[in-house]
Amino acid sequence: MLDKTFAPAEAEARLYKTWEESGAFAADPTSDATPFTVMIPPPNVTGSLHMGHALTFTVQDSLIRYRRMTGRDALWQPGTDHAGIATQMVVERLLATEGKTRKEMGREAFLDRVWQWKGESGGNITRQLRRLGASLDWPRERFTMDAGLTRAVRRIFVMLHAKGLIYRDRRLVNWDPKFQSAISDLEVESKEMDGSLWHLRYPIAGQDGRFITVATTRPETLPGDVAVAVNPEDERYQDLIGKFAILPLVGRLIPIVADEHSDPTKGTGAVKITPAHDFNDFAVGQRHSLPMPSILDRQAAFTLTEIADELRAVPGVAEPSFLQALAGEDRFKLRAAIVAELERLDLLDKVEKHRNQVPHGDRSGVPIEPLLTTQWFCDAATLAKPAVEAVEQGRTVFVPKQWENTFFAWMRDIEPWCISRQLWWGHRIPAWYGPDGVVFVAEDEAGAAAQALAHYGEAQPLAQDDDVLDTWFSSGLWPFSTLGWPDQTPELPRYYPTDVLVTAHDIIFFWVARMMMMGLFAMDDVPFKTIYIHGLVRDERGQKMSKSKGNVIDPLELIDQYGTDALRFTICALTGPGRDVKLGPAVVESYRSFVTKLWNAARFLEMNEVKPVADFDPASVKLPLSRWILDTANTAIAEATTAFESYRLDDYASAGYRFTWNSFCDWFIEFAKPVFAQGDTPEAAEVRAVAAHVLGIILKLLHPAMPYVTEVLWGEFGFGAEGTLIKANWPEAVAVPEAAAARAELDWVVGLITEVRAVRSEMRVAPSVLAPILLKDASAEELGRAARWIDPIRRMGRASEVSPLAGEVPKGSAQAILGSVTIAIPLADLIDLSAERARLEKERAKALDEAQKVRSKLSNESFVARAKPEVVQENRDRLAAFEAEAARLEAALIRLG
RNA sequence: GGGCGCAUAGCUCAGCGGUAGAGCACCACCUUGACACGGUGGGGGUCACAGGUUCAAUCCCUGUUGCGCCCA
Repeated sequence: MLDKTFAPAEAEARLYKTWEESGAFAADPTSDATPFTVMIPPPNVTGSLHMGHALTFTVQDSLIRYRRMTGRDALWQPGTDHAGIATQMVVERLLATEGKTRKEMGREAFLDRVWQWKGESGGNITRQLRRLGASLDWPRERFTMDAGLTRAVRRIFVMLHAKGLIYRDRRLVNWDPKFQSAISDLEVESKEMDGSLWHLRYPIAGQDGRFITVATTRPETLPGDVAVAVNPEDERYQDLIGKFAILPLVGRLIPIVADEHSDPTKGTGAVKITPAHDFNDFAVGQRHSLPMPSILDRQAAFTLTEIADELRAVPGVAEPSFLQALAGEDRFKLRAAIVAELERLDLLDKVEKHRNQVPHGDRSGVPIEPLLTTQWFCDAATLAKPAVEAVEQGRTVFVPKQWENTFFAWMRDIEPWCISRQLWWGHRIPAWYGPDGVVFVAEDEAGAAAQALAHYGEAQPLAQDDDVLDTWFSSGLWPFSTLGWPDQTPELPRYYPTDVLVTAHDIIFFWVARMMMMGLFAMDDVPFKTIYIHGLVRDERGQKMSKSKGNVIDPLELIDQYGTDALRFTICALTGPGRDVKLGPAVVESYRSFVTKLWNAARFLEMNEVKPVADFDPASVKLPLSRWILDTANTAIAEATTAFESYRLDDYASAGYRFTWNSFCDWFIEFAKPVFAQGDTPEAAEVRAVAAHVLGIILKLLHPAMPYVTEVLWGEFGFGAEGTLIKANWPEAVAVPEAAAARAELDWVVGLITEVRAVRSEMRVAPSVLAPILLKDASAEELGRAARWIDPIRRMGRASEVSPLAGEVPKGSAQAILGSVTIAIPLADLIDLSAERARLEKERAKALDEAQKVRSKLSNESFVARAKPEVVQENRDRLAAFEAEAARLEAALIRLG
């Protein structure tokens, strides 16, 4: 016997274990079934489950469970990525509490410590995914730092290098002074800040008393200036182009150059050029073959190393000792000191308030410093071409399609990808340097040594590159490295290309772009056929969830409170295409009601001895009720299936919800109650068998979204052992004999009950008062229906009797119109005649109003001539129906007196 | 500045060339044989604005306004 209420916590723990231990989540490479593969976009190993994860993994799990039920060999590949910077940060913070630092420990000891941490805490998110009910193939779990995946990384690196698609270069990179590492463009976020625009006066060489005033937001980079640029069209500065300015504080002469980069409408129209510390200036420097001295070091502190020889004393403009004294100062102190000194020298013209975009490291939170360093780069532009083509040709399809524009925009304009990171935790770059700096790229040291031997003619000591690769480099290989590549495993051709990647649009540049490039390069085929982009999670008010706003909702708390099924169903119901998901406890609570509703319906059926009938054949049922609910179930199956096929989880959820609640519970069960009460009649036996069959369909339909409660009921009713619903077949529609007739009959009965209820409710007749229902002008067929459904009509329509009305409608009856039938409910002493009159008049007005609308449409000659004939006919029918209804209401009013 | 998206009931959102929908919230009634996490009924909308196409526009097109996001 089912408990009074469903207890999610207990069921969830038990069932997940059952599924996992029975191998229900496992893919089977040896099966004949068509594979269906979803690669989990691996969460950071440092991560813990947040609502965004809950959303994306619920979607993925629902898709996987659906496909598994349709008979596909489903592989949902789990794992985590090693999250270079994030993990190194976590462990360094841990070390700090012990009073240790990474540098003291040394690289090897530190890495041992990271692995130790990973062993202890790295499984956090994968444990939490289990609580979501995620049916991942756990024995296949991978980690981007696994030996196999590491081998894949090295192999790809060597392959790309051999083709010239990986190379070393000295370029400006986004440098994070806190981590002291390069980071990618995507890890930089612009923040609008209150800053200043300093107007600095640079003396013109040889023209005493003349200055050119440059406007800058970064006065501290002045020692690295190599030119002043003005727009070639700017008339104010024509005579200065080609002349030299004296760089204040430094004393060096710098040319005044003409360059489009300078915008005459901004500031003074003259800008200082510091190629080593600004991306735009770098480009100007290249165009004009300017030197590129760096004046900030890796900690973003002032260094004179590259400009020491150029300091010159110029009276009133530059005094070498000033800058020399500032060596080692950080960039913020440097700025203050330089501005103060310029002011003292009367070289500061003015300071304006200025809002500007300042790049910040998204993890460190500190301003990024463009820095000129030698790094490893990947030729993303070349790799992006086949990826763009694949999407253009439809070999990979975005759902919804519009996201391909975002993808194209990024991929067609992609910059060289800086793949080296000055970290310790990650895949160390497989490059070794000889004593003279010659580089040997190989999968291992032995390979490099062999190359070195060939190059030098004798053994030479080699030193491996200290840097590691960007985490995304290894994540980009995930769709094939997890399947064993570069080994030719049975899994590789079977599960690659994968079927669908599920993610949010903010990851298109990361996941999608990287995996497409790497997949096409290594496998010569796309990594996924479909990319399903869902919305982002927001709070109930539509705000982005963030720790600083304090509006973060912990999915595990929602699960504790309402159960996993309620959370999952809510997510499915709200995940429309191209819409963000606004989620809070209230909406989860309301969908928990649905879980409870299903539970209670099942409990009622159980109490009425409904159980699955082994050889039940839906095509053999005789009763209209049976035929009707089976037919309605067919529709629900079709809707749910179509919704899944088009990634419309909201439609899927609503189809399941409506069928279960509004068809099965609201009408079928209510109609079945009197039948059940008959005891052991053949009719009761049929309705019980049908009830069980349809409950089975419901459990199957809802299982992808609500795996636990459906699985419990599946077991309780004996559809199969508990834990086997996950492997059950997705329901299919079966032909129902004479479905149309059953639909017509049930629709009529439902209509009758609804009309009666509405009239009684509006007339404020208490449900405890039973009254006769009299049918005027009913056909023989309709009277037959009324007779067959007498019990439910009595029960649900609070009727003492239902009978045909031969003569006049009794005085004081409430009346309603159902098609050609006038329903009369004699309530002489109970109703307020004026209220009844008002009600009927309102109804009549509504009918007349509708009729008039249709009539005017039909009187439009162009409409009749040009509209589709069936539309015209439809409107003629509607007009007739409204007119008839109005006439019957009119008659009812007259009878009322 | 460029691009994308959104604007429909109090709220959250479906929808779609011809009849405007759901859930929640609201109001009224109801402990009717599972379910008050329930049942029944009800109120509530110039479908942002202005043009255009069409026999017909909430839907298609153009523009405007407002909001959101991404990129520079």
